[in-house]
Amino acid sequence: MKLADAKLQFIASWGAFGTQWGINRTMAQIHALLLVSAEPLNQDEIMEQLNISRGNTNMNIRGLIDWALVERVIISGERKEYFIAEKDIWKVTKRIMLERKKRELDPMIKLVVQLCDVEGDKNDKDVKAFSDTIQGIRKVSAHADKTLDVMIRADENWFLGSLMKLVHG
Amino acid sequence: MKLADAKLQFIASWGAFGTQWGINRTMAQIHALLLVSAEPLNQDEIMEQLNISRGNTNMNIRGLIDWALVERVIISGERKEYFIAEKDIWKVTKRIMLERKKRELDPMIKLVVQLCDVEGDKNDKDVKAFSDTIQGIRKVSAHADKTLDVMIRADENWFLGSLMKLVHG
DNA sequence: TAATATTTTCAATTAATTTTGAAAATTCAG
DNA sequence: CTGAATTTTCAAAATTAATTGAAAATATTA
Repeated sequence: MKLADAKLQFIASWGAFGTQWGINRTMAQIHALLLVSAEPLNQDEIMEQLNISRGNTNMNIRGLIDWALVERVIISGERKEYFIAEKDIWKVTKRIMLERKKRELDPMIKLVVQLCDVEGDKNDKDVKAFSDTIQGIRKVSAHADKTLDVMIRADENWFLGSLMKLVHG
Repeated sequence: MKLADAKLQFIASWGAFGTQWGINRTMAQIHALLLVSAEPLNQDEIMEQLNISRGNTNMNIRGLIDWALVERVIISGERKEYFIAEKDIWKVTKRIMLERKKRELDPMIKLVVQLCDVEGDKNDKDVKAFSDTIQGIRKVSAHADKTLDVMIRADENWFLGSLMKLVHG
């Protein structure tokens, strides 16, 4: 397969994946483009390669910077801003885990803590059904919270090596 | 807090979370309602409690059954179908992990395997940038695949206990 | 500072997704 | 079988999200 075709397919597929994990198509496509570019790109180059408007490009680059997946780089002698993606995929994975934890898990923990005691007879089946579910979510989400903290702090080799040992020994 | 209010807040919040992880609001709300119900509910009861149409209710119950988060139950003497949610939150978590792995990780692995060799000089910086990124994704996604398999197969206590030992020892 | 290049914003448009509700299909009791 | 109850489907409507493009803001150069 030719490089140009492979790039196009990668960008298209990464864009489709993005929509599944709550990132919009354009943001994921810009990310993909930068991931496979040897050199930093500026806004105009991104617009042209992906056929998207200036506003869209700008907003989604900012989004990627917020997720810490992309950063601005200064090229001396150039007036325009250039952008480059973090290429270490394990770092990318950890940043996405961190961001999603912040947006999804942390609010859920806050919710169940807040709902964990309701008025009423603990033997009433409705009260019990509610409390049991909330307690279950509380327990599992607290575990997930710890687990993710460890994974996010971990070095790839350390973590995966240990996990594999865990699995096979 | 009163049970009725707590239920309403749980349903509303769970619905909002759902939209973040790619499940639509209604599906997440039906799931929430069933999670905190002591008894099985039928379609009409769900429609009434959540103020949603029959078609919407039906489609989303089916969706939950596809995800194996809800199942039909027969109540003898009743003509209508009743529904009940899996209440073991660790099982729920594993089913969601399994489903998302199937929909998100497996296709990604397929993609990078397909793109992993491109024509051209391995020393060309553009070819190299592309291959390095694809290889990186390949490596991390293969590890993630194994890790998730282990977690999904694992018993909660075994897995989390071992992981905690790993962290603290 | 003025002129120009570049980035950012945001109201209006377009596209994608969700929801409705009524009709069709199915199931079940007699 | 027949008819009523129940479930399912799906085209149309409503809602929500993404995108455009031009104007405003900001930064840079001379």
